[in-house]
Amino acid sequence: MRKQVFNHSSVETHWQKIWEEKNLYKLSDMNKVVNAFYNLWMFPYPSAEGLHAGHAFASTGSDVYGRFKRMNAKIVFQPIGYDSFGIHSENYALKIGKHPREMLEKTTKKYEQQLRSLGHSYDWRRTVTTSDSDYYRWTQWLFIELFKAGLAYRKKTEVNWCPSDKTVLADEQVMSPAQAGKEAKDARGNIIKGKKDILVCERCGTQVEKKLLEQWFFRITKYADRLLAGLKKIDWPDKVKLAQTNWIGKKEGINITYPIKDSNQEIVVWTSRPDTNFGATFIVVSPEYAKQNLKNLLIKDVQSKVEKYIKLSLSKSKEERLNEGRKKTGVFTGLYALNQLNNTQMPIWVSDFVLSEVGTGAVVGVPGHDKRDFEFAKGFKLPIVRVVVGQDKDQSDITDVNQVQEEEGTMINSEFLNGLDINIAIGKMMDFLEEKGWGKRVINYHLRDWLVSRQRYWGVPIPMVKCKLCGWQPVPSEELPVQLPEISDYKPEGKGRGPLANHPEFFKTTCPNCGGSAERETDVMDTFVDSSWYFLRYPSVDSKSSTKLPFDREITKKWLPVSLYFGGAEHSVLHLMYARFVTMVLHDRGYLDFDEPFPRFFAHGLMIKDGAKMSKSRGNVVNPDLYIEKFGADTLRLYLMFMGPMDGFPDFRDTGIEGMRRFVDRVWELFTNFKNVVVLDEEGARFIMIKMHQTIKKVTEDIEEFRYNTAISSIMEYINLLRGVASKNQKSKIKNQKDKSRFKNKHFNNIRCAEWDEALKNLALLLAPFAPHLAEEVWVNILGQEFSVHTYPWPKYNPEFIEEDSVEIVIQVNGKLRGTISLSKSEAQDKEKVIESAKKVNNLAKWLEGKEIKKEIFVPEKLVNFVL
RNA sequence: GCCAGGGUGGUGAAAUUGGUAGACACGCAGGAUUUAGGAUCCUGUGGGGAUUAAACCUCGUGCAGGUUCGAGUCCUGUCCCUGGCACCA
Repeated sequence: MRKQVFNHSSVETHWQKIWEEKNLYKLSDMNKVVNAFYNLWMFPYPSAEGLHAGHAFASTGSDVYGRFKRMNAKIVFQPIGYDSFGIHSENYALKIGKHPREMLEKTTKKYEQQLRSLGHSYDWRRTVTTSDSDYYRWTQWLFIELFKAGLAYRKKTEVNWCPSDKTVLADEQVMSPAQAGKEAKDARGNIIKGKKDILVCERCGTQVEKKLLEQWFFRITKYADRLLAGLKKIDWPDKVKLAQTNWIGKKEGINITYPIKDSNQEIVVWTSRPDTNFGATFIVVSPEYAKQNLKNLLIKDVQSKVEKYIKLSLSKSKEERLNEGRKKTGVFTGLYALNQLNNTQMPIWVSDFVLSEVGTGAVVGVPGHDKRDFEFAKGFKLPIVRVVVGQDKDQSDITDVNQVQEEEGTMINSEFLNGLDINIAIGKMMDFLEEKGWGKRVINYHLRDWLVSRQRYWGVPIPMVKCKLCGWQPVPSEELPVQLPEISDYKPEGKGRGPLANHPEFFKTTCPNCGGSAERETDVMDTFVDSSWYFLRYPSVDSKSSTKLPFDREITKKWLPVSLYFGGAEHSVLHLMYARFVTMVLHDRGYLDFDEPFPRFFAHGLMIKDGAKMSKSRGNVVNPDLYIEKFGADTLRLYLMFMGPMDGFPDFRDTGIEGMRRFVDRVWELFTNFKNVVVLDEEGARFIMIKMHQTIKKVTEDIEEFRYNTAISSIMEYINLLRGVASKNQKSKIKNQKDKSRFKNKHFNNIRCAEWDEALKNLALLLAPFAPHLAEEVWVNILGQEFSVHTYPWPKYNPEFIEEDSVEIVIQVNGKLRGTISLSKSEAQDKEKVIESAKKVNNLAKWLEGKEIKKEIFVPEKLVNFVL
């Protein structure tokens, strides 16, 4: 028979054109919908290099699911857009000396072409580009909504500053170099080596600095508890939920107040372990706390020493303090606090290891229970006391404390808390302290408010006006958008103000309140504000009624929240938390009926190449275009989905994709060469049907759980079987041992074609989500079915066929495999029968010989185990 | 340090409730075809042992124990890796 070659490029471009012409993936009316399914992939930012294979891996994962749902009677809305504002786009524009807007046209065009060539089923009619003014006017609207709700405010504080990007950053955008996937750089761009605990800019890997600036913040901390509680009701991967929980960092504790000896003042510390307070031997306050609260109490002898220490500490950034190693510095203030619990006087020290932003900025030193306090106590020869609280007795919090105990510490017993579980002890202690009026329960969070100002050009102008008389005023909604002007000097200068500050024609304006002269805010918004609400916009982009609001309320009711959100886990505490926050705010403002935007989120993994994350600097970026051209989009899609689990970290290899292309050719050959020639007898037909229904079941269940790799492998098994039947070369095509043994006794002689047709038809349907072009070509042009395979109902399996006629029983002796027998289903249920047959197996006699069978373990339809 | 998740062939990986470990592929080896190479097809492929051949035996899921008729799967300890948080009191 002649070898058939699948001409991928002509087949794929042909069907892409037809799909487009027939609007296969475009929804005509967003209002008339039943069974709506909003299938969303996190939109990319358009980079000049285009999509790499990692994008293709992720987006294909989403597309497969969308196609599967479409075939399962859902009206699928699958949009795509561009997160086009932001430092990432702007930095590249600066590098090549082109205006970001000019660059944007090229990059989005390239992205669209690439996504289309992958055969994705996007609704290209409804797209979103965050840098378009008809999108960002609504981002400005959102800002004003937050302002009106009291959730957008200005604050002067120490903020993260990236010296390379010349802007401030939110806490969430500052991370370890490993997290950013970059090598740490200093302000001049030189690689930093050998230093630990460096925090860098998420975008460029430059070590961040601290600056004291007044900036715009969103009050996300107000939603800390809501953000935590909401996690309980959404279907997300545990690791993502956990990352958010950790980031929010809710901790219950208590503020304990100690009187300061010989004064009428008090000192307040926050602790989560008041049960150890019997063992408190000193107090340490942060330099900031000391400066604010203790200065006036200092006696002359120590005053200059303490002030010198405070001054020195405050001149250092937080990072510098931390980087100086674990050796703790400090100074005694000469003051004492009274611990009313054990009537001791605790010396008050100042040390820079205490962070001013945590708790009250003052810590009670319990060196018997805390490693840092222990180090401090050892360093300055302060007493070490360990409290025995119930079950805490043996489990030391500090490894070397027990040893120290004998040498220099005292062990005391707290009768008050004796024998209690640690959590109960903590609760009891808090009750006690509150009753006495010595303390008050306070919950602390790690989460900080979201800093949204950016001193850059390429972003949404913050729609606020500052009037000397009226203060900050929002721009009236009818004046939105505040257009981002086209300027040529858009390079950031690093003076703490954005490039727009050099353009009086932009910022000079009048006050919306009093009409007097006023100035606009010249900073722009963090890109994460743009992406915090884009999913609300997609379904409504072409709605006429969305002129007063960014989204049509009726359409939103039908389509939101998002049915399945597909994206990377690297956004766990960035985009995913911001989007939840914004959705909650809009819900509370009465614009939305739901307060969780993504009830179901799947976190895909990250594709790597040669063991490392793909990046331009490493030079290991895989361009999907070359593979599409050489092997075809379907081959690439199948390969990407087959490489491993969707949430894994597959390593792209050329040889792997070649193997997948061979598979595609074999599929093509099966359809073209064996469409009509195969004939089956009744027994052979049933044999094929069993495998077919088993495959349908497996593929259906696997896709639903994103186990695409095993779905594809079961399709491969199915095809191997069909090819074996087709070529009558039984032994060679079927490698699966189970199929092989069953195959042996079957005959494929008499004419009987209906089942064969059904087998091929269902094969095309099962392939459709993974290889949409191949499936369509085969469906229409070979099997002669009606266009389109992608709107044809997904095959259902018949449970009658899933159960095989005969089953293989495993025979074990003392738990070890000694043989197998094949029995009919009914026989396999009967213990006596199975044991009888099992004993007849040749090999078994030598194992049972001369030994007494103590026990016979029988699992119906599975195994029999002889225990000797 | 704390909290998660994970260690299975040369490689990517499979393995409902404990019940034939390594499906499906890649790679590799041998063979067929070919002037040759490539492509294709066939055979083999966890380690070790044994046999003329087939059947066969034995070890094997990071390591050490345990529970069980039976453990990749459950329990205890331990080592390593990945991710999140981190002088957070």
